[in-house]
This record gives sequence, C-alpha cells and structure tokens, in this order.
Amino acid sequence: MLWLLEIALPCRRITTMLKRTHMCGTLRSEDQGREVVVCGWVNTYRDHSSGLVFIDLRDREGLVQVVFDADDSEASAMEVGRALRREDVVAISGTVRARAGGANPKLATGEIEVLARSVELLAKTEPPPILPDDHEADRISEENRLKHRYIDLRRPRMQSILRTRSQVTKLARDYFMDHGFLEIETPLLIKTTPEGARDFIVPARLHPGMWYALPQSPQLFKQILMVAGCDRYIQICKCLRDEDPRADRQAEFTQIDLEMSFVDRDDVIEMMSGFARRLWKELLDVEIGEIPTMTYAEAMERYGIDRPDTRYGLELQDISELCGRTDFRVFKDALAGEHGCVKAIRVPGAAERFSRKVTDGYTEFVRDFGAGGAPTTKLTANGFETGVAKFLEPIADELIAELGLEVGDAVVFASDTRTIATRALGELRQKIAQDLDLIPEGCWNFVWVIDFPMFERDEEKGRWVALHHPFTSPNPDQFDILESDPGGCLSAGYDLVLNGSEIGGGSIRIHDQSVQETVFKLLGLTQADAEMKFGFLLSALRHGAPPHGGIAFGLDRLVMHLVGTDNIRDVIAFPKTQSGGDLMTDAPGPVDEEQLVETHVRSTAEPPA
RNA sequence: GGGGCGGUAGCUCAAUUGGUUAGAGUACCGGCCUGUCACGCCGGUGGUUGCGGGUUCGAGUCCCGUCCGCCUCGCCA
Repeated sequence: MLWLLEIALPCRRITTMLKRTHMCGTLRSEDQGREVVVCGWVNTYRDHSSGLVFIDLRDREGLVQVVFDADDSEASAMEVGRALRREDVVAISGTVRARAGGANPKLATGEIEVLARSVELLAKTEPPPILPDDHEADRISEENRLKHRYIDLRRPRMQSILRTRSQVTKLARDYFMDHGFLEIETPLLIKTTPEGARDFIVPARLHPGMWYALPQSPQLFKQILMVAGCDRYIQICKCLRDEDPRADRQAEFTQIDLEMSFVDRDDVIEMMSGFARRLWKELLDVEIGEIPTMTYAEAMERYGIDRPDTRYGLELQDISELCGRTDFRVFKDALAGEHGCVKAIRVPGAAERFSRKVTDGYTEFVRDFGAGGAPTTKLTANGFETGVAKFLEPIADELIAELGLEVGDAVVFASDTRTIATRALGELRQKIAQDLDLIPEGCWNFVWVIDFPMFERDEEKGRWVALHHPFTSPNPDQFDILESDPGGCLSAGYDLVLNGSEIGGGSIRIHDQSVQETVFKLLGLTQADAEMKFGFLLSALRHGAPPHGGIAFGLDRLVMHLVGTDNIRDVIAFPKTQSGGDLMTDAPGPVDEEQLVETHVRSTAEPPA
C-alpha cells in the first residue's frame, strides 16, 4: 500500500526546474532587454528592506547581480529572494537591464543586472564552513580548503586554474596529433622495476603472494610501443612514486608523456620547444623564442645546480688557485683534501645587506647541504672588511679583478670538495636572490640542459647509478668510452628548465640490446637479474627496435608556471597532503578483513589504538 | 627518519608575567533599511583552547608525549 500513498501525496516540487539560458558571468550590456534564466550559487546578498534585495549570483563563468524589487518581481520570488543566503543554489528567471544605481567597474558584468521575475531554490545550504572568496583565500588555512574542496574549488581563482589546466591538455593533444602522434594508453598494474623511486604496490588476488606495482612512468611501455611500430606516442598519464611530497611535488602526479621513433636529440628538443612556444603564445600571448641549450657541466660550473635559474646573475666562480695562497685555515684544509675547491659569488652592492645576522643565517643554511659554513666579506673603499677580510689581504687585488668586484659589493665563499662546495653555493645563490629580491618579475627563462653524465658514483653501494635512468643512451660520440670510462661518458639526455624549475626531461634511448646489457652490467645487474627484470625489453630490442627517444613534461609544474603559483596543490583538483592523505575523503583508510584475506595480505603494522 | 613553524568560536585571528565569566571580525539566527555591490545599523546563538598526561592554589599560556597541517634535509632512476 505504500506505493499508493506516494502517488497520493502532492509532488514536493511543484515548479518545473527553470532551464538555464545563459551563464552568469557572460552577460553584457548587449543583452539588455533579454529574458534569461541563470543558475548558480549565491555569492553575496545585500538585503535592503522588504522591498529590495540584491544578490551576486556565481557560476563557473563569473558573477552577475540579480535584483529582487517588490515593484517588479513576483511576491513569491520576493519572499524567496529575501531568504537567500551565501552558497544557496538557485535558478532565476528575469530580464537583463542596465543598472539603475550605476555600473560596478569591478565586475565584467558590472554594467547590467538581472531583474528577477521568479526564482527557484534548488538547494538550501547549511552554513558554509568556508567561503569561496578569492579575497579571503589567502586567509583560509589550506587544511580547511582541502577538507571542503568542493567549496574551495568554487573560487574564481581555482576555477581559472582548472580551466588553464584543461587548456594545456587540449593544446597538448592538438599539437602532438598535428605532428603525427597517437594517444595510446599503457597499463596501471605493472611489474615492479628496480632502481628509481619507491613503488606503490597492489596485491594480486589471483596470484597469492605476488604484487603489481603502479607505474612511476610509462617508460618501458612507450619504448615497447616504438618497437611495435607506433612511431609516435603521446599520453597524458598519472605517474605514482611513493616518496615524500614537497611544495612542487606530489606522490601522484601527471605527465605529458611522449616518445618518437627515428629521431635524434635535436629532433625531440625542437618538437618540445615548439610545444612550449605554442603553450606560452596561446595561453599567455608570450613569445618565448628560441630556447638556448647549456651543458650540464656549464650549469654546474656557473650555477651550482643542474636546473639553472638564469633570470639573475650571482654566478659561481672558481677561485681555488687564488685562495690556496691565503692563510685561511678553512680554505687550506679544503684544498688539501681530494677534489678540494673554493668557490665564490659576487653579490653586487649587497654590502649593506650582509649584516652579521644575515651571514650567520647563510652559514646555517649551507649546513643542510654538507658545507661547514659560508664565509663572507665586503669590499669597501678601504679594501675588504668584516668576515674573512684579513685572510684575503695577500690576494686582495687579484680577487677583486677575478670576481670583478666594486666597492659596496659583498662576497660569499664556499670551500669543501668540489661537489659539496658547488651544491651549497648553488643553493645559497637562490636563497640570496630571493632574500635580496633580485629575481626580476615576468621573465620566462627557458633553457635546455644537455650532456648529462651517464652515471654517478654511489660510494655507499659501491657502484654506478644512472643519473637519468638505465635506458638512456650515451651520446653518439660517447659509445667508445661507455665501458672504459663510465664516469666520463655523457648521455643523450635533456631536461627543460624554466626559471630554475625542471619542467620536463627525457633522452634518446638505447635501442641496441648489447649496449643495454652493458649499461645494466655497469649498474651492477647480473645477466640473470637483467633477464628476469627486463627480459621483455631486451627481447624487444633483439627484434627490430628503431632508434627512438622521448620526453615527459610535468603537467602540474607547467600549470604552476602558467598560473603563477608555487604550490602544486593549487593546480590539482583533489591533491594530497604532505603525509599522503586526502583530507576530504580521509584516504588512506583501513580495509575489511575479508579484503585482506582475499588478497592474501597480512599487515605487520600495529593496529591503531 | 631529522630540523623548523603552526593548531583558541563554522572561518580568520586576539588574550600582557601563569590570575576575573577566553574576546573581536566574519559566517549563521532575529529586527530595521528601496540602489546596494566585501552594503549599512541594532540585537543574539556559538568554545572539550587538536588530543593525553604532568607542574601549580590556579594552565589557552610552562613541561612531557601524541595527532594533524605547512616548509625543509634525506628521498624523488
């Protein structure tokens, strides 16, 4: 009998839903006189009296003012209008007209308003925990923004970021398909690969005790696609690396991933430069022009880092030879050691800024990077003063000439092994630029970094490790020394760096099975290991592999640059926190015992108290 | 795993040396206002000071532990 009761009851919603005709943010003075239906969220309300109520109605496209006026609006609409509160969802039908009270220049729709004739309350909200106002966004804690992401994403700023991200992926598909690429998907459940980041793993229910890994990138599959004759592949794909997040890094992130057959390094670089040019042109109307290249060696020498920020000077200079002639114990000890080195940065006109507090801070800062300290000094009209000035006397004139110093300059030094001194000073260079506000606004300094070493020595493991990854080919002229001088062998890898941030990287791959086996051997993989872990790749390389290479652009970081944020969570709709949690869904969480049994997993973790 | 900063009303913050009933703005509720536009005015509801222990006559404040968030080193082929 229950069904009869339901039929007998009057339908709760007696009006049919008003059908939207326009988006709020798109109405303009040309629309005056038009009958429209707009739908959205109440951004603000201004209740003047029983006879006059304004609301700003928001949708994805922007705000429009709606006015309820007892003289012109239906009485029922007036009643609903007065009761509207922030974030209620409504549909409103009415007439577009010029504003009686004068235009609001702050709004794109500021010349007009919608005179409400009728209104349908589609959803009454509970009092909102946060408000989606851009002018308040900086004040709302990120924790609360992430917890109530569905409200935070309503903000115009966040909507704009989501739109930019969508435009980037559309442009990527357009550009690469114009250039003969096919979009091909690769699996998410794959076999774990040694080296690289920590894998996320998934128990294989049908294979007790066995595990899938989630891909750190589609690297091997895209190479296999080249062997499979697909010629050019692109995918906009999720990559997963179980490592600690940072401000510009999430465990789960997105790459614009691609691979090309029958190409060399410059082909890939030109293809990607063209993509970057088109992105910046179409999204920001900026001509970035030809992108310069710089070798890894030069980047390390001049900037102390493999992703040089070329927007400002403060370049590192090697003054080991000069400093060997001082009596400064710190310099002498460093130079006496193996690979000892002294480097310096001239900081023009910064003498005033280098207070004791500041320079102590620099010493503290470089300790994070293994250096003992960051000695400083200043050049005054009377010669070097403060800091290590007295030790510099014997070499004062030569140092001034070498560094090009002028009165009022400050100098900061680092002495240690070449590796540590370079790293510490390279990091300090960036800190000084930020602290002294030396980074010019509005620059887009792209640079391709090339000629990376194939390998780095890992003293702990007592073997070579791949700087890029184990499938990166040596440069064409470097095959001869691959085995005889692995440490000196340069790779065909390339990174695209923008304003000191790595936004993409790739390489020409090894397409010869014997070269690949040599690299595996250098990395400490036995023939048997290599066959077990990468047998499918070696097999593919034996069956007709074209020369190929590719690259992956970090979509999240690209969008960060395009929208001007240094927080990666701002460009991801549903990001995770620093501890890998999702504050909205409360992931990760426990699973039912049954799920564990089915997947043959037993946890070793202590159950939560 | 290490270092740093933070957690007080739904939200953003304040609270003197450890001392009265933990305040303000905003949101929300009620009232007033016919041209506002982050409207304005009047009134009101709203608190386990992240959580647990300790010191003390007395703890938001001091100590220990713990959880959460952010930055960072390690890590991220």
